[in-house]
Amino acid sequence: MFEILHKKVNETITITDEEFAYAKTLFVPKKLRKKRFLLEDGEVCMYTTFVEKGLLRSFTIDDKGNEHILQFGMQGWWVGDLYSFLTGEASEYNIEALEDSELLLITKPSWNLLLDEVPAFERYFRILIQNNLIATQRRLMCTISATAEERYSKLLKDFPDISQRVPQHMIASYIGVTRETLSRLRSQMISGN
Amino acid sequence: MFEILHKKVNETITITDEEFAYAKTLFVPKKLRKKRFLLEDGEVCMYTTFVEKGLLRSFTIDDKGNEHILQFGMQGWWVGDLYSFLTGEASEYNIEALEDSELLLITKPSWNLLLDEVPAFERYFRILIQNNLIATQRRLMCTISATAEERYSKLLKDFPDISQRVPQHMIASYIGVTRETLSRLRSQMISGN
DNA sequence: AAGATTGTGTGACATAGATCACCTCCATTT
DNA sequence: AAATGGAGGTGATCTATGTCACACAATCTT
Repeated sequence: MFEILHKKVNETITITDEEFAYAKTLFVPKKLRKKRFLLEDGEVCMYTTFVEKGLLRSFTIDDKGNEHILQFGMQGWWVGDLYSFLTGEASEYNIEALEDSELLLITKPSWNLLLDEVPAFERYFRILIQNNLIATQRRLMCTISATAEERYSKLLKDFPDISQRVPQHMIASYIGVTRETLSRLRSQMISGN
Repeated sequence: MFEILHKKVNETITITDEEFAYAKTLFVPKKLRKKRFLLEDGEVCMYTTFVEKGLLRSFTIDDKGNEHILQFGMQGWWVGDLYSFLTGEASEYNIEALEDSELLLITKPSWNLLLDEVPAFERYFRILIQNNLIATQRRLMCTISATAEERYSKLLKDFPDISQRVPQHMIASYIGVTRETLSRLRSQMISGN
């Protein structure tokens, strides 16, 4: 149940087996079936979550009822609403399993304990968040400056298996267009190349 | 020269005077006059930079010659291209002073030293980057889901003095529209309330 | 098996925002 | 004082994308 987390942590920092064994005691394993929610908007995000297996999405719903996807959480990634988790305020995000998933949850007290007791984990999270920031900045700049088609191509390049695993209307709401626009885009791309 | 940095660091973590005194030895103070560049695209970003005073912007230039602003770096903020800084690859960003500025630069070796020698700084940067990630995710979601007018209003709300300090065409390129569109938006907003 | 739900495609039209062209207003330089 | 360049406003179009409506297939549900 902790294989992927162990592997990921070892890729970024060096820790002893004792330290990792200690870390393991702070996580709560959880299985989440497809279409079930880990977080619904209005709730406080009580956990930060590592995806051992499966696929999730975190998204908001706007006033018109349209969904906007912040993130697909794949194996080896972290999901959660950092802001709500840290401040204890109600979240605006929903997190839903798109496939049957195996998760490792950690509460805020446990997370703080981990950061205090094992400085290497402080570094692990700094690097993790750092990489996430770089990726998010890139996506932001791409969203500001590129066309829908460019954003779609980039997504397929970054996550080649995404279009097999999630329905197109979710991909559309990730790149920030309607499902109709993405559908037309795809047929253009097929015919025009 | 280190007042604001000291204040900001003390707001997030607890460190001793000795630790901060040590940190001070690792930074290089630098004054940068308005319109001068701290980084130009194609160069490697050699420093991560704290803004003690002044205002900078980091931006990219696309194939058509249009500028897209990632960030305004105000007093108390950090600027730089994290990716280029960490990997040593050429940056795609430009960083330019919009006002005469006073900066504190730190090289990668010094930064690593600081993180290794003073664990509290590891935590400081983790929290700093964490807050930056939250803000960037918000801006991304806003860019994906809101209209240009909503994005403009949000910017004014988040940074009330920004419109006095930077020209409108830069605000336009921050929210991801052309200067003409922002200009029309503003006149609509004035007439329509 | 029938009906409901979900995902996708596509036509007709509406609209936000881009593009291009030109103008005015200021501040800076010479 | 004249000349230059940057900033911003505005009209006339053009275009990408959104909206609404309907069709159809593939799954789920009862």
